[in-house]
Parts: sequence; C-alpha cells; structure tokens
Amino acid sequence: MENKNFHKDVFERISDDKRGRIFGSAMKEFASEGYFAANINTIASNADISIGAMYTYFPSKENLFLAISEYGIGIFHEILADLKAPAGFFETVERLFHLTVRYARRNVDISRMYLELTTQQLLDLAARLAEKMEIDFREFYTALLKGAVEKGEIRADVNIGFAAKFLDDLVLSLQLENSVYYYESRLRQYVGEDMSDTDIIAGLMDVVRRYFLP
Amino acid sequence: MENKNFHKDVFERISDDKRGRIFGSAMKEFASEGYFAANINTIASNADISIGAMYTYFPSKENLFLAISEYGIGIFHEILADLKAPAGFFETVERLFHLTVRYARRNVDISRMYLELTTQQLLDLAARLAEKMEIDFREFYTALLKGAVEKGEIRADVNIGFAAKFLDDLVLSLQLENSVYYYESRLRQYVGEDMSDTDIIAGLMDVVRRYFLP
Amino acid sequence: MENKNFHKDVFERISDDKRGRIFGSAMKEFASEGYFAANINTIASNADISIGAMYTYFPSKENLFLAISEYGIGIFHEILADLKAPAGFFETVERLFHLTVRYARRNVDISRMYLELTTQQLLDLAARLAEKMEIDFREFYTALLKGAVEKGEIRADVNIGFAAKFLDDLVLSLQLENSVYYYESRLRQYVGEDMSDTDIIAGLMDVVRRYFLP
Amino acid sequence: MENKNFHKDVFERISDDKRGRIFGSAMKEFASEGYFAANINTIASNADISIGAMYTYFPSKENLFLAISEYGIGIFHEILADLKAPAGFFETVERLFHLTVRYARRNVDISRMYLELTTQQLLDLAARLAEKMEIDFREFYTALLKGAVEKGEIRADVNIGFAAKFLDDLVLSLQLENSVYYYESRLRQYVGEDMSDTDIIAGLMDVVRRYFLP
DNA sequence: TATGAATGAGCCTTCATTCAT
DNA sequence: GATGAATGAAGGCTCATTCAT
Repeated sequence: MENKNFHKDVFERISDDKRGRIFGSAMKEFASEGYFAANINTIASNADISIGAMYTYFPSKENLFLAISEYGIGIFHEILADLKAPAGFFETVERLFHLTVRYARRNVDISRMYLELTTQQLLDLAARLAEKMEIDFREFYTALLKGAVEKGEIRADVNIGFAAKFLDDLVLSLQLENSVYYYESRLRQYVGEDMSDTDIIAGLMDVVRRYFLP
Repeated sequence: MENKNFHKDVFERISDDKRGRIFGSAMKEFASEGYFAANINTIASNADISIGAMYTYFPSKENLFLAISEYGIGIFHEILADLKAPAGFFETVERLFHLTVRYARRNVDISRMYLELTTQQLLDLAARLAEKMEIDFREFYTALLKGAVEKGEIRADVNIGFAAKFLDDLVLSLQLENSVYYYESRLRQYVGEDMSDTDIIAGLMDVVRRYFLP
Repeated sequence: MENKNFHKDVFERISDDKRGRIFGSAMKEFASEGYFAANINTIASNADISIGAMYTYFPSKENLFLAISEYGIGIFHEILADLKAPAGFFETVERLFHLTVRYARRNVDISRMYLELTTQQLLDLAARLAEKMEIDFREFYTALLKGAVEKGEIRADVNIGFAAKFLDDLVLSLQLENSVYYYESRLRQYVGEDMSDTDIIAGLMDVVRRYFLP
Repeated sequence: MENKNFHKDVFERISDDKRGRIFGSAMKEFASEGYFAANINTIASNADISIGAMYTYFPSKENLFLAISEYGIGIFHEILADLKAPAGFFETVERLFHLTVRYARRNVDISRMYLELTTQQLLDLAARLAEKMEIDFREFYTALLKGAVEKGEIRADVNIGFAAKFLDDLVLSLQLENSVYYYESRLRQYVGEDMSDTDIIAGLMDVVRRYFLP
C-alpha cells in the first residue's frame, strides 16, 4: 500500500489548530493569487509557522497546492452526503441548489481554487483531482434522473447524460455567482439587486420543472 | 481628451503584420501560462521583436495584458454583429449557439484568457474590460427577449433579466466546452463521444423551447 | 589538561555498535559528497540515530568531520604497525606497497576523505590532522633509509629527505589509484587492463631498486 | 554542428576585460571553496557584474563551473605546445619539470580546480574534461619515450605505459607542491626550507636518469 | 539522554524593466 | 525607433542547528 499523500507524514501529527491554519492560509493565498503568484513564504507567515516547517510538511509548492486542492474538493462531497436522504426529484434538486449556495459562500476560497484549477492548465494531477469529484456528482445526477424517470416524476424521453450535465451547469453557475466576484456582479447586472437567493433558486426550479415535466 | 489606450502611440504606427504577431504571441502565452507565469521576454521573442521594442509599445506587462484582453474581448462582438440580421427568436438563439461554438474554437486562446480574467482576481481593470462586453450581450439578450415577447414568439410572463442571464449561461457553457480542456472532457463524460455539436445545440434548443414557449 | 576531543564526552559512553554506525555513515557521506554537500541529517538517519543525538555527540558539522578525519587517518597508522617487524629495505618497501593497496581498497571512504582534506582548503585543523600522520610516515621513511644506508643496502649518497618524499609519492599514487575512480581510470589508460597489482608493484620496485642501488 | 559550449552566445560578445574578470573571479572561488561552497553571487560581485549578467552568460552554476574547468584545463595544453621543439629526452623532461612548476605557480587556481575535479565525485562531465587533457599528455609521453628508445637515449626494455605514468606522477607531484598548500608544506617537511626549485628538479632528474639509463 | 519538529539564514535562479548604443 | 545586454528584487527550497518534550 503505497503512500499517495501529497504531504509528508509529520503533517498528520501536528495539532488540528496548526493544520487548520495552514490549510486556511494556503487556500486563501492560492484562491486569491492563483498558483503561480501565490507565495509560500506568505502562506507560512500567515499560518504563523516558519518556511522550514512548511517544507517539513510538504515537499514542494506543487504538493502543497495538490494537498489543498484535494482537501478543498473533498468538502464538496459533503453536499452529496447531505443529499442522501431520499426525497422527490424536484425537492432534491431544490435542496441541491440551496446547499450549493450555502457551501460556495462558506468556502469561497475553495470554490475559487476549484475554478482556477479547471480553467488554468495548471497541473495534470490537480485537474484529475477535480475529475474525481465530477465523477461522484455525475453518478449522483444519473441515479437521480433514472430514479425520477422510473417513478414517473419526470418525462421519460429525456437524454439522461445531457440532462445531468444541464443540472450540473446550473449548479456550476450558482457556485460561480456565490464565490467569484465577477460572476456575482454579472448576475446582479442581469437580475438587479432585489432578487434574493430564494428568488433565484425559484427561477432555476422553474427552468428545471419546465424542462423535466412532460 | 486623455489617452485611455493601454499601448503607447508608437504601437499604432507599426505594420499590421508586426502588430498581429505581437497579439498572437501574447495571446498564446497568456492563455496557456496564465498572467503570472507568462513571460514577456518569451512573448517578444516569439513575436520576433526585441524586448526593447515591446516596451516601446507597452509600458508594462499589465498594460500588454490589458491591451490583449481588450482586443480579444472585442472579437466576441463580432458574434453580435453576425446576429444583427433580424430573424425569429428561436432561429436567432440557435444561430447564437452555432456562432459561439465556431468562435470559441477559432479563438481558443481568447476564450481561455477571458476565463482566466473572470475567475482570477487578476486586475480590476481587466475584469472591467470583460464587463464591457457583457453589457453589449446583456442588451442584445434583453432586446431579443422583449421583441420576442412583443411578437408573441415566447410566453409573456418570463422574467427578462433572469431569462437573459439564463441564455448567457448556456452560451458560456458552450464557450467553455469548446476552448477549455477540462470542460470539454467533462462534457464528453456526461454525453459520450458520439453526440455531435449539432446534437448538443439541438439539446440546448430543446431546453430553450421548453422554457420559453408557453 | 583540556579536552582536545572533537566529540563531546557522551560519545565515549555509547555502544561500540552505535559509534561504529555513526563513523561508517559519516565517512561514507563525507567521502562521496564532500564536506559541504554532505548532509548531517542524512548521516544521522543512515546511522539510525536522531539528529538530536548527533548533536549531543558532536557540537557541529565541522567537529564531526574532524573526528571522522582523525579516526580515518588513524587507520593508516596500522600500516606502519604492520611494518614494525624488522626486514631488509627492499622487502620492507615492497610490503609497504602491498599494504597500501590493501588498506586503500578496504578503506576507500577514508582514502577519499584524506584526499579531499588535503586538496581542499577545508579546515586548517583538518589539514593539521593529516600532517600528524605525515609525521609518523616521515619518521618511518627516514629511519628506514638511514638504517638501509648504514647496513649498506642502498647507496650512501642519497638525500634522505628527498628520497623519503619520493617513497611517499609512490605510496600516495598507489593510494589514489586504489580509491579514487579518476586515478584508477588514468592508471588503466596508461598501463592497460592486463597489468595486475603485483605487476604494478613489481614495476615500482624496479623504480626503487634502480634509484637506491649504487 | 550543434552548440557544445557551456556558455551562452552572449558571453562571446563581451569585452575581453570582463570575460577575464569573470574567469578570474570564478576560478578563484571554485578553487578556494570547492564547487558546492562556491557562491555564484560572490563570483559575480567579485567580477563586478550583476548576478543577472552572470545568468545571461551561463545557464547555471554547473555550466559556469564546466566552462571554467574547460578553460583552465586548456591552459595546461600550453605546456605541451611549449615543448614542441625537438630536443633530447632528458633535456625535454627537464624542461617539462620547469614548465610545470612555472605554470602551476602562475595558475594556482586552475591547478586547485583540476585537483578538486579529479578527487571529488563532482560532475561526470567535468571529469571527462580532465581526461581529455590526460590523453594529450599520455600521447606526448608515449611518443617521447618511443623516440628516446629508437634514438638509443634510454634503455630499450622499459615498459612504455608504466614509464609514461611514472613521468606523469612526477609532474603531478610538482603540480601539487606548487599550488596546494598542504603538499607544499609536506614537501618542506621532507626536504627542508633550503632546497630550491632547481635542486628539486635536479633531484627528480636524478631519479629519471637512474631509471631510464641502461 | 534521546528525539525530531522547528527555525531561518542563505543560495540558486527567474524575469519585469531599464538604458546605453 | 530598435536593440538586447544589464539589473536586482524576489521566490522556492535546503540544511545546520536548537530546544521543548
């Protein structure tokens, strides 16, 4: 059983507090500056540890980034876990939208890192980390849709693959609009300042219903 | 009337060929490496001009990036110009989708730069450039939707702002999937390898019709 | 009586096994990497002790190096001890050559360290350690030559000092050729692959005889 | 015809003065500190150029070292060139000894670098550079000895290969004693302070004559 | 005493920018 | 105007050494 970790062993033995500070500091720096502009010395200093310590925990900047990415992406799995409880199709989708908004806001840095990770040619490995999460979401959507068809909740002639991606697109847009300034601002330009999260999700549910109902 | 250009005056007096080489080289570098990892010396060398020349044309890396962004974003205006000819709502939307695919493919570097520009906290100014284009698109969508409502082509109770953003989201996803590897790959994971561009656009039109028809 | 040791007192109280592991590991590292590239942490880890322990035994990298040098150089004294038994001049010289080859091969790391120590400006102290050994060898050569002159084994008009150094040069070349790759390879380029150790020593004895015999 | 240089092209275009300063500074630093302890910033600063400049001339510390080594080793070829004029065997050997002393003294740094290069496991490439010079010297010795045998100047039964190496050993010892402090000091311990260079060379010629004359 | 995590000065290298020619 | 050599601040990373446990 090989060691597939991005961190060195010592990192597992340090206090939760310190580990948290490192993750927080690194996430913030990577999210706001991007991989290349991010400064390891700054990350260490903001986490209140020495650069030396940083390098006893992670063998390189790249590995630190990968570790942070892996951790960050993992957070989004929680959304899926939160959705486990069986419920009707539209109810589930609506909860997914709400959870997405909540998670994106609570984990702005992670959201941004994810975006950076997908759009930049960064590191193959990083992209593959994101893909892992994609797989789980894909399977979730697919199962959800198939179940809904079987139960007659939605029309039977939808193309499952296409519809799944469509749902994911809606989720992605919510994520962007709740973590990336540019997309938040764009949203407001389109719908004005008055439209609440609830309104927006209601709007999305309208889209979903019109598409999936017979 | 102050000079609001990102380039210096000399830049306007050089040959089209040279200007083209600079834009091409810079776009490629910025798109593939990202702003910070991009190397001005490399850009100059690939454009077959001296670094000295580069700095007589642009006062800084930042300004070069901004100039390139402005130019690149302008390209997408052509899509709007191409859509000027009056036509039915659904016909227009379908043409928009086709044009988006074509433009994204033909201008992969620009597409990537646009993405980088919106997701990274890069330069305020850069984001504002992108917003300029957004405005035009927003106005286009709004006019299109209002006209369609007036002509009775689509149901009258749509929220114009929300619907406009919705259309733009669809366009954005097409753009991503045709220029950024990660999103291209994600699309294929969802819909398989067999689905053609035409099929996908047909799928999107289905979404659009179900949403906008009464 | 001050403490002139390079190690701290504790070092004398640890097990022979541990002491041996430290010497072995340090010698190997210093010999193969050179003083500056040598890594104390690596030495400790290869010796299966903690860095902390290393620093309770030796106050610094420099002192560790000196201790190792002192020890290593001491090893070569054994050659002299092995030569104590009185014998004829040429017989003794021949045995010296054979012993040199054997010791150099058996203690490659020490040989290399010795070389490094003499050629690099390393540490004054280190050079002085090597000089200590030199003194013993010098006295040995001098006594040997004087005795041989007295006994009429060699011509009486040799310059003892010069002749002693000459003998030491021959020994040095044997040492180099049996521990440093570059000199081993150089030897082979000159004399071919077929010449055995015995042949080479025979060649050297020929040199010695022609020089010292009347 | 590929570029086998260790330096970048620009280096060939700078003034002889500057090139000289760089070589001098680098040689001194590498010779006195050894490859690893040598500090590129120090080299640059002592040569009165910026570190940036250093890196426009040489792609890396390693390449700088190789360039310096190549140059330094080349200097020793001059000895061979100086010996071209045909002369008797013993006369030639004596001139070789004198030239070696003169060159070693005049190029102390080079001599030391050469030694470092052979004794440390440094860089394969570096060792190969030294070997190149060895080849020329080997061929010189071989031709010299063969000629001397043919002309009846020396006894015919010498083993050319062994004898050649023997001559080179004598030269090497002269080189060491005239550039490396340790060996200079060792020499003095053996022969006293009074023996002049001329005396020492006379001593060596005595060795040579006794060995090579019938 | 032993441990090994922590420290931080220091080194190699990059690259945006300047400026003499 | 064009050139490209020169500059030097800044960043990733190493490793001798310390010290709390």
